[in-house]
Amino acid sequence: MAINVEETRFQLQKDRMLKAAAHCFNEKGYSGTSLKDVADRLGLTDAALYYYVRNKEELVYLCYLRAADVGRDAMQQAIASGSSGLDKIRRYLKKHVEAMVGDAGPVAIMSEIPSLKPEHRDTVLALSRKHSTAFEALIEEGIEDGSIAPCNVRMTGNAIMGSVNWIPKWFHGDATVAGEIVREFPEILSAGLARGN
Amino acid sequence: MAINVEETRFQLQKDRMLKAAAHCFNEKGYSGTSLKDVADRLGLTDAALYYYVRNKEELVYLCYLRAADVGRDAMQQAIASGSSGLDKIRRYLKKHVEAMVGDAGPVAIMSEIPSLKPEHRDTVLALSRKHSTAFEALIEEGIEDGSIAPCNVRMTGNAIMGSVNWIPKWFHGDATVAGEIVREFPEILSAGLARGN
DNA sequence: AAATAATTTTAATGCAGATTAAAATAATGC
DNA sequence: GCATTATTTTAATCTGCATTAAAATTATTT
Repeated sequence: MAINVEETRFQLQKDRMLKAAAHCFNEKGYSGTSLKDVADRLGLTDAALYYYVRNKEELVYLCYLRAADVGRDAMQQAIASGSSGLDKIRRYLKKHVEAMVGDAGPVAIMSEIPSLKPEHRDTVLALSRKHSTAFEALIEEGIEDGSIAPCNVRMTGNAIMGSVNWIPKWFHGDATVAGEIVREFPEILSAGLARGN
Repeated sequence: MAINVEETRFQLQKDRMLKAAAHCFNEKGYSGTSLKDVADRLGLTDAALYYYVRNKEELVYLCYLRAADVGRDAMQQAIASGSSGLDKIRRYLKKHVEAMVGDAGPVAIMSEIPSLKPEHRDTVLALSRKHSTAFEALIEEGIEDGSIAPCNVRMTGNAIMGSVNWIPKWFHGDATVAGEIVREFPEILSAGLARGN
């Protein structure tokens, strides 16, 4: 027997559920999304979701964990493969944005972190900070290796990450637009960084 | 009698209420904010809010109208006073960001547009599109007058506006940070636009 | 194919928080 | 100070969902 080449039915369904939930939350807002809305997208009944998740709060939490994963993966790959700080940032942006508008998506916008219960909130915030810190480290690396012009690292990081985080607000699955985002965003967002030589 | 030099008590209270609501929504999320939370910030009881507003949906709606106003004002002033396209964009960014982190704030993040009733939703979406269009027009103007390098106008607009819209997610009223934002953001966000001469 | 386990549904229940009506208090005009 | 109007509170109600428990169905195992 292969060691989970084929994920368990349970995990697969749970994944589908998280994507459906992320889609609903982004599209209809958190309060505007009932469990029935999510269930409908899956051809299930609302009560069925409780087989996969303890409650709505946990559903949101897992959506946010997934969103954090997507960012972390992109970051790791970029760090592993890039050369200069600027190059790593470009690769990271490409990977992250690709994931967000591609098959890993939809990625939930973290609009309701404060509604999470303390333990979950802390976990998500920690992941979130970790990611910001990693990104800022790339900027600093770029400044040191000369690929990036000196700048306010914290603010620059906030600016760029804001753009990325906001994408799900206006991207709604159109494949043409997805292509455009992947092509344009990394360049647009890193254009201001490069050191003018 | 002066013509409303002193706003009516009603209007003033209503304004305070909208700011309190925006604060809560940004801080605690929409679903995490009860009318009691908003009322508490005003030293009132939840029921008192109904003197100013028909229901919670209208409260959100008015917050979003205020947010749209802030953007529109900044845009109008920038268009009136700027020279080149790039200059207007810089002025607009400065004004808008200043307003967001200053006395006009807190400005509500429009996370729950889909929860608005159709009429309100349409109004807000229309204002939102209008603002995006105006911003894109500035980019085009800049490309034509040579102050901005040719680019994908739509995507560039989305990128920059995303950064701005996301600010309330991480800015929580710290005056020092407010100063930093006002000083840095316009420059950071427009750095990638300028035509390299 | 019977038995067991996994998944989903049906049918209630429960409750937080929005909403309302009437009463109480505070402000304003005369 | 009295009457009127504006604002807020108290005290219920109302309700949409989230949630739960038990039954029904579907899949798996032996």
